[in-house]
Amino acid sequence: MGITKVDGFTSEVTQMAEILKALGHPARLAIMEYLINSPDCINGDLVDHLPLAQSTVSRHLSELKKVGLIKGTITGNCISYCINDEVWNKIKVFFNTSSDQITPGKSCAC
Amino acid sequence: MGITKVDGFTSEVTQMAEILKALGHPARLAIMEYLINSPDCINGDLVDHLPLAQSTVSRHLSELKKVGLIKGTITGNCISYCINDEVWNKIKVFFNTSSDQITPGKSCAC
DNA sequence: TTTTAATATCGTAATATTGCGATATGGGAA
DNA sequence: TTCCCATATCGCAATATTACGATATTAAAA
Repeated sequence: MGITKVDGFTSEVTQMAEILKALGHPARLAIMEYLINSPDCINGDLVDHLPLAQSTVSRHLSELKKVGLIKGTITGNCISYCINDEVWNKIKVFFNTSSDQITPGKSCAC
Repeated sequence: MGITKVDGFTSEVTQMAEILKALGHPARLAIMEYLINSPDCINGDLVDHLPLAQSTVSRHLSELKKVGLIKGTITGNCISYCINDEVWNKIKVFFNTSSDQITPGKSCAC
């Protein structure tokens, strides 16, 4: 079908899945890494750094923006994108607290 | 096209993106949470806990197994699935080290 | 105003994903 | 062996994703 069932899952799970899905693409993950490592937020050269056409990069950017992973402001005819720390931390917390729940020794020896 | 470009990205990014993509689905994320919280690894009742048909759950499980997020052993005619701590920690490390690189104050005020 | 540069959106074709029923598989029980 | 039971796989239909070129948008520059 291609349609993802959503009802029956908690909204927390659904929301986190959406965020992780957005990150689950080489280009988008590379964009995030680039934004993290770039000294400033100007990202006009993102297209040069990715093996993709400008329109494709723009589409990936809007997908990241849609789930709140990045924020952008228009300054002149350039766009400054930057990481949304709030959402990024949310992911961090999600994995850290989940990991804590893996009681050592309870994992089976498969 | 539907085909994801891979060449031009580091294998690290590509691999991590595959893992995150696997997690980027409500059912699969719910499966992971269930496996983390379940006292033991027997998961025959996973189907009862998810609003999906048995065949669909099985498909999601194999997808998680494909990227190494879970491991499974056959004991009799039951299957025990459990989290692969190694891969799970890899994700944890990825986000924690990435976050460290976000120098406070450098994030722009968008 | 016209041009230019940067980014966004549209239209499309190709491929991937999702979900389910039906069926296969494989081991234990009768 | 034959019958269950749990899980995996297949086949299909519907939808989603991806990538790109072409085009639109928007604001600064000339």
